Amino acid sequence: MLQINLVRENSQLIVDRLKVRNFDARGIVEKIIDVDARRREAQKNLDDNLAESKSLARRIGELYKSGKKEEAEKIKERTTRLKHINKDLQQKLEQYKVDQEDLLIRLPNIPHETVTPGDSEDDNQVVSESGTIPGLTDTALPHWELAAKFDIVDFETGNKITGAGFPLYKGKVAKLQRALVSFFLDKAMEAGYAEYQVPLIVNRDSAFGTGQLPDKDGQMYHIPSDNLFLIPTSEVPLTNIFRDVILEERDFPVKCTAYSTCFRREAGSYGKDVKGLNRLHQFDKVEIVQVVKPEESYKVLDEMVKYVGKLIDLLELPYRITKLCGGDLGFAASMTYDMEVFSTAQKKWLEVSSISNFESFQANRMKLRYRDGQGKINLAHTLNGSALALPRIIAALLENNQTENGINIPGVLVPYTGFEIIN
RNA sequence: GGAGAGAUGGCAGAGUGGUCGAUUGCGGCGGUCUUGAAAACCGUUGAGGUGUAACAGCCUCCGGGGGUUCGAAUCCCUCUCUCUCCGCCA
Repeated sequence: MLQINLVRENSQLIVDRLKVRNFDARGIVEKIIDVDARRREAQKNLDDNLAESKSLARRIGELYKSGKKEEAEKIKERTTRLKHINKDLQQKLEQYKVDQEDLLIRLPNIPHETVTPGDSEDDNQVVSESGTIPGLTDTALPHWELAAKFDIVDFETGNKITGAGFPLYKGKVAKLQRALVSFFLDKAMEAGYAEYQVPLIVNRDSAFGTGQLPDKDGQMYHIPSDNLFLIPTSEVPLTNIFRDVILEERDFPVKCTAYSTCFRREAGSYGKDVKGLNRLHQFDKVEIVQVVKPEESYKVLDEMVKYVGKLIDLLELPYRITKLCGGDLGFAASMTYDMEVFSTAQKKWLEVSSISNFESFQANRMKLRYRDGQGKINLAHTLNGSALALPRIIAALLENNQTENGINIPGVLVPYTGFEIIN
């Protein structure tokens, strides 16, 4: 959520910058400015009236004490009248506040000035490519066929137990997942991230705080009987640790990480995108989150991209980094880099991480603030990134490392898996 | 699931209708003392809105919502949550 002050004082800037997202903000911004003015006027009137009521009420108390009952009764007429006026004003004010918030939450975050316009992922800019794409023979199999061949991922049984998008991992791949999680968490801790184990189900306030609600309402699994949501990423519980918190300068940088299962309804997905492990309703992921001072957030974004790149290097997978264009940018993000590994048999780039700077957009929603050197309270900046999401990493590992004898496990994982090959 | 108790500032914990945004203690910050530190002593220490060039001023907030009253942290209703005991249970 953008800050009302910014909208009030810099409305043109907002309209211009949101164009990069193909978002026409003119109408909303105009309405916000209008309702904001009304809100402030109502607030002023109410405050003045309340001030009068308060001092009169105090006066009445004094008069009663000194036995001047009649004089008190006379003043009561005025306060009673004010009471009715104020009730009205109060209602108006509440309505203006609700209207203002309803409008404000419809504005997406302002893209960073270096974010380029564009309509879709096709307009994303490739920042770099690393690693070498292995030359596979024509008989190379996509991962879902390898999964069947080695009996390591059972889509049919997952289908029976739950439905599409809930695979059953077996044997060496089940262990490989555990190995990856441990490896990722160990690396995160080495890099200074504090490990958390978070609730997998969150309430409305948390889902709102990170921006899943109301924007991505239909994308989360909802438990109506308790009005709770299954997390689509541990970003939600991790970042909400700091909801309604005022940090001190010495607390920075806040770095935390969590492994969690993630649940996504993925309504509207279809076709080859959902084949095999490419897109699932349930998957595992290690997430990293940072809360930092505004002036440092872009430096930290770069640092996080570098960190995730290093992880993929260690897994010996070819990958590229793309910077999202305005049209592909998430609602809450100012800037996002995607990390994509190349899945050689599918001949596809698979997104395995998305690293974003939200600037103060989430912080404003969840009142995540810090006290600066002068004792002033400001919104902090939040960032997060996958480090990493497992299924597509596994898809790429299976495909890229297939040989006649089986699938080789990257050396760095062998201490965690206890085996070197899946065969 | 059944019964009971409670929700107040960073924490602990007073406050049952009239300068209570809130006594006090701890913690934090600043200072005195000290070579330095500790102790002791003194001072200071919530957030939001409105407003101002900046101060000031004014308003709101004692779990959420509603009500009674000229006036509510204090009374009433309601919701949520927490704790204790019992039951069940990984």
